[in-house]
Amino acid sequence: MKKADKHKKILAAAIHVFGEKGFYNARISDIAKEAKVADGTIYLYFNNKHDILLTLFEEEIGKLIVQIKGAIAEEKDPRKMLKIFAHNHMKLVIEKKELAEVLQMELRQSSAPIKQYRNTSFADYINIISDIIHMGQEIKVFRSNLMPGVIKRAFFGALDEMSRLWILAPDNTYSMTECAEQITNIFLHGIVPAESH
Amino acid sequence: MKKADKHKKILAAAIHVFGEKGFYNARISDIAKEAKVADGTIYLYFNNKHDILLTLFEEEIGKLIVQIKGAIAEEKDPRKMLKIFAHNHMKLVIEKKELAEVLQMELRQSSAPIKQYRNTSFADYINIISDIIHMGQEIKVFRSNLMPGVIKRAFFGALDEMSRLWILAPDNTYSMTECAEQITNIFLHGIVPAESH
Amino acid sequence: MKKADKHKKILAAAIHVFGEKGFYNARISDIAKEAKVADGTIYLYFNNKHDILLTLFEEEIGKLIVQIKGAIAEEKDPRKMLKIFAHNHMKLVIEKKELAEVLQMELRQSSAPIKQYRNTSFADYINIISDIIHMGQEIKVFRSNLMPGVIKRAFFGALDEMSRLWILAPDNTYSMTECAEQITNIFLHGIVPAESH
Amino acid sequence: MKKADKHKKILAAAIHVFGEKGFYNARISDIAKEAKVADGTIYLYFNNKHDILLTLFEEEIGKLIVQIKGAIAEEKDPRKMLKIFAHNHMKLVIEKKELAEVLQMELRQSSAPIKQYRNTSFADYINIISDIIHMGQEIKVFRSNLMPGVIKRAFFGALDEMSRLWILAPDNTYSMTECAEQITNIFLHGIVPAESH
DNA sequence: GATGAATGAGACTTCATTCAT
DNA sequence: TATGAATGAAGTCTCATTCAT
Repeated sequence: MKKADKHKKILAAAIHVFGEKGFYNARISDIAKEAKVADGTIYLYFNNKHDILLTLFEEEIGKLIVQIKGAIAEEKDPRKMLKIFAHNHMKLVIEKKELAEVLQMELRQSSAPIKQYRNTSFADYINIISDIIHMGQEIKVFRSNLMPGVIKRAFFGALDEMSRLWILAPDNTYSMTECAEQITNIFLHGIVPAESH
Repeated sequence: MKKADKHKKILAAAIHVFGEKGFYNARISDIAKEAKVADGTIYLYFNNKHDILLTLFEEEIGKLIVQIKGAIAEEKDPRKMLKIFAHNHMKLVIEKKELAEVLQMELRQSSAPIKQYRNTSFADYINIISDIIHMGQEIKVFRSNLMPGVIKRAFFGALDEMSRLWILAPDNTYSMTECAEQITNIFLHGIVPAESH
Repeated sequence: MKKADKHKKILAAAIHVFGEKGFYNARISDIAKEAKVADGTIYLYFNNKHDILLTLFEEEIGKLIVQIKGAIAEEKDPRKMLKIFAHNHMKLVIEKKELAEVLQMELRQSSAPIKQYRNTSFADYINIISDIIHMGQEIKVFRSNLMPGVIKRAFFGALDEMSRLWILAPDNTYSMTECAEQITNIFLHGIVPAESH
Repeated sequence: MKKADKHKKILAAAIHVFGEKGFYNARISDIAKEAKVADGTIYLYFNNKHDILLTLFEEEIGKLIVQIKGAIAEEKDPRKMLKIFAHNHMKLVIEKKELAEVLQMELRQSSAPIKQYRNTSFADYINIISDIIHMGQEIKVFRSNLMPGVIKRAFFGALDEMSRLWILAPDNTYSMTECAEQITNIFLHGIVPAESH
């Protein structure tokens, strides 16, 4: 097995274990068992337990950004881009449930390295939204009196909270696709009927 | 000092310490020092470390619910109620920054008792939103083709994500009041200009 | 309530609690609750936890010695005295089950103060047996080629082991009286010279 | 060093420390130091402090039973078997003084697991005596009007009490061999029918 | 590189004892 | 004298990390 493979294998195991138990309740030996390596082997690939989490954030979120940018690239209409973002986000949550779980849990922690992390790589992901908003405001399909910095967080927060529900109880009645649809719809048009504007 | 006072004092210290370091990085001795009691004293008022967190949730969220319901009670228009909720939530975050920090961090954890907790007491808080939505749909000021269960989460998620930003960096440029305003505005009317509907 | 009464009450409670849980598993607060006094009150009557145990040994064994000497006093025949001792010992075990339990458990401990104790006050109790043996050897009703120091321990050990069984399971089939009888019988017809058979 | 060796080493250290201080006064760190391992290492071999004691009982008493049965096996005369048992018991006490000390102390404790233990494995050891008595009663060398269940305890109790003396003060004047001799003598000439004298 | 037994710092928690009331 | 809340020393046990094989 190549070095990169074992690195991947350990990271995959970490996603599984962190997702299930949370970072602090996860044991290095849990990850080692899941990855089918010895405890000590993990330290040949990572500096320490925190490093596994950080690496996991870095590498996996990087992939997400690449993927979602690719999905949006072909589209020109910011309204549709927003819809694509929402659907893509939900799809990611479903396909990478365990990773989503880890991100939801650990990105909220306030330990110094994580705080810093939220301000860099993770921000890139959310900034995709504000880029879309900017674009929409320039071509006047979005109102210009709303701040992109607020909208991006509101939009992401809405999707994130919705996906948390699904992660906690994946058997819920609202399909994630329908959720993405409704949330985009709400953000685009509001909940007050158009005629009453 | 009365017994109830020491209970409060320890809980206040716990909010401070948990908020600063997170549950798992907080030491009982940190809380004790903050509360200016001996380590052992904490165990006269709480069964164990987890119990402090649970009690904290139980007692503090209860208060929030009471407060926010009071704030909304006088209002009849669901649109205004939503605005009041948003403003009140932000006000709470500012006034009880440390508590907000703890809630944001720990309610995401996946340990069994917390998961269960999210499904009960905490749900009551969010359900205030869906109640408002229902009301609005009945009197036709809100569109009826949107699911209250989705809206409540989207709305709460938006506020929550916004307040996280403020908690991490309280010196940010967007005032929380302005945020509450914009988020309510987005939810009510959408980001697409009305005339283009 | 007089001072002496509270002293007694605490001691009685200690016998109960030590008997039930053993010295190390007994809590001062258990004894206090049993004695219906505050924890702190105990320290007005005893120096510390160990002191309760020591006092208990001292005072209670003292009583036993007085009682058993009284029971034997009227008798002249060493063979009958031995029988009386056995019966009396068993009676004590039954009547003061909890005290017996404490003595059985704690007199075996090897902590310094207890070791010392076994060599003094408790020895007095057992020495009643060797005194009887001596007497019997002098008037030739007991074989003189057996060492009183061995017999006293063997006899006490036999009774003690038998009573341990009863303490652990008071509902056993052998009555304690019958046991005392048999043990005395065994010892007598062994230590009585063969020619007197 | 093989895994089994370290298990042994820790157990040997535990026997030493428990024998010296008693279970409750023994510290895990004492045992670790004695065994020349780290505190944590002990928990790789045992679940907890109590488990060390239980394992110690289980493994060591098992060995004693095997040994003593072997010693008796060649003999046919129940009277001689009893003598062999007594001598062997005393020899064990001398050779395994520390283990004997632990057994004497801890088997008297009343904690649930130990009580239960006394009723199972330890009972096997004492039952060797009653088996001998039964045998002797069948071939009429022992009186049949004495209950084996009483005799076994009386005999064991006598030996046990005697060995306690030696353990507390190994420099005493009565040699253990002589004690075994006298105790057997006392018991034999009591349980052997008078007419066979 | 890989292993996993060993380490030992450090956490939580208990409870005998004190002392202000 | 009596109380019982408070103390804090000290113990058991966990687990990230190391290192000899």
